[in-house]
Amino acid sequence: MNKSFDFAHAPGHLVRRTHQIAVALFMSELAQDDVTPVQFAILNAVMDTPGVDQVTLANRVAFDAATSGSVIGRLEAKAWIRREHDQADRRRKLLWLTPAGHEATLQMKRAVDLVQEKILAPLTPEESQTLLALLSKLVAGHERHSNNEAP
Amino acid sequence: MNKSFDFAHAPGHLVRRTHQIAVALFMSELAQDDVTPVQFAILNAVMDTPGVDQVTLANRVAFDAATSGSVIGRLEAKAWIRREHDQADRRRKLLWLTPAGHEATLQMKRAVDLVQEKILAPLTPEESQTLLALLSKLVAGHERHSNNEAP
DNA sequence: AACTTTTCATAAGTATACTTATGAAACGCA
DNA sequence: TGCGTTTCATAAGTATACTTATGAAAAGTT
Repeated sequence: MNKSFDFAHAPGHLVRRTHQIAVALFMSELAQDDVTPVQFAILNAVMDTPGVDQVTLANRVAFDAATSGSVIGRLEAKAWIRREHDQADRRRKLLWLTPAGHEATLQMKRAVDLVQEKILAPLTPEESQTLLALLSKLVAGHERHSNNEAP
Repeated sequence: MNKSFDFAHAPGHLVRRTHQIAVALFMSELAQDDVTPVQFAILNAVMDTPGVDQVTLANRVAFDAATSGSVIGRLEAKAWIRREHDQADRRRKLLWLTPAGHEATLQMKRAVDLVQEKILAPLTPEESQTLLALLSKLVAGHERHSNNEAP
């Protein structure tokens, strides 16, 4: 009877479902802004540190250069981000928000805050704190590991 | 100074990172099986209930019909799944594992179990239990909601 | 200075994951 | 029974997300 894997209670499945729910809430709440979670993450990071290079930014929001490159391309097409060659290192490209991008990001912030609340809505405040602490510990633990594996 | 959104501690970001880590661990542990988390989920579900239709299966593993259709197409191409028209309802397609698919799924199960452990490795057993319980509650809460919104 | 290695950006290819559109089949009701 | 509605599968289009390959530029080595 227990031939099959207990999928519904597996960490992998629960995390995948939670991520799916989080993205759906984001897209629903920011439907009129025509922006994705990853796009907002990049806009937010560039607002934080104007003039970052793409590699630093990709590390900060945690995805690979190929993906970030194409996402930034779409943000550039929307005229929310400006991309320039670094004069000191001509391989590198540096990023700034355009005035329109700055404006848009500030406006989105409110809705994104609301999304974070909605994600946690089924939990009590204590449970939410616990969940975030555990996820942080989990992520930090794996990050430490992956940084150690190139001797 | 607090113009930007606190990305690193936002639920959305933590969940996205955790999902990313879970998928990476899966792909690494099952590299030689040439299978993805979603493909395994479907194989596992079909092994559980042979002859399911695609809609029921998509609901069980929690994604839309379009995605599940293309994933099943790839599993059919690998000769792991067999697809047949339902004689009673000719719109519907029913799914079975092939002998090779059954064999492959059973073999993968061990590695997938190991992946689930590795995901939780940075946490103590108690913390792991707490995390799974909170994620289950969160997912269940949102599922209840989304089922209620069509009166 | 010439050569090797590394780094960065991007292209190409595959796999989710979603929305919307389309066609086929079944259902519901008058 | 006929016709509008719903359901199912799939195609098309967009957006992550990863790997590998490629070309350009910088860094390091001798």
